[in-house]
Amino acid sequence: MSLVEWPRTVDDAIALQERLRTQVITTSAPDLHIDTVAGLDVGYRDTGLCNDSVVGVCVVFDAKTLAVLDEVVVEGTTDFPYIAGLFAFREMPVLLQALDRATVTPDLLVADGQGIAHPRRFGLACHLGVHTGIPSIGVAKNPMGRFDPPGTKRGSTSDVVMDGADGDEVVGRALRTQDGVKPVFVSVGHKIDLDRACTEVLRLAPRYRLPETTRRADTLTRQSASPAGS
DNA sequence: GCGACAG
DNA sequence: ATCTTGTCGC
Repeated sequence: MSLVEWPRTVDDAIALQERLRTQVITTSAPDLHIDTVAGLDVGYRDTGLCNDSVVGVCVVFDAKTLAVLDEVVVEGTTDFPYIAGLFAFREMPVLLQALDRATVTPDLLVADGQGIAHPRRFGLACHLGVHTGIPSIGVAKNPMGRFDPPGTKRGSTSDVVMDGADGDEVVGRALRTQDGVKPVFVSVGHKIDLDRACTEVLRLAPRYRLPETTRRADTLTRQSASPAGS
């Protein structure tokens, strides 16, 4: 595959997000069955600059047993600097390559970052979902909005809100995946509703704070970016 | 002008 | 994201 009209400037990137945000669907299809879930993540060598060497990872899990069905690691480079809000333009290319090489087409994509919990309501998870047509969600370690601490028990949630045209907008949820741990921040990417998104994340995180998808993808990421790879 | 700001 | 060992605690 290839990306059509991929922006090179900040202005073009923002314009593209403004144009694509209208395509996002925040509801689940009646027949949405999630049997396989993919965790996507990117690792870096030299950060901050533009042409950094990166490693894209796609790990596919059996949603029910959490068994790993496939793992793909792709090396590449990025030509976009890290800018909060334009994060997707840095990771999308290599992530799509990794996803393409997977032998199993996942029913759900779990991105390391935000979905619609984004200044223009179009974070990385939305980019991935709209581009592929596959339902997607964003699971971030840090919030992109205001929220009150959720209850202390696993499964507790609280709304994450951001300023919108009509006042406050609920853009995601702070979700406690384990008793007493810092919550993760879940937001819809595409073709799935927030409740379902949280349910899936809880199922993916039976033991640790972060879902197995991001944990495994993260491990593979540095296993190929730090030691003696490339 | 100042502080915030996913990975 | 990344630099990075041992250590405090359940």
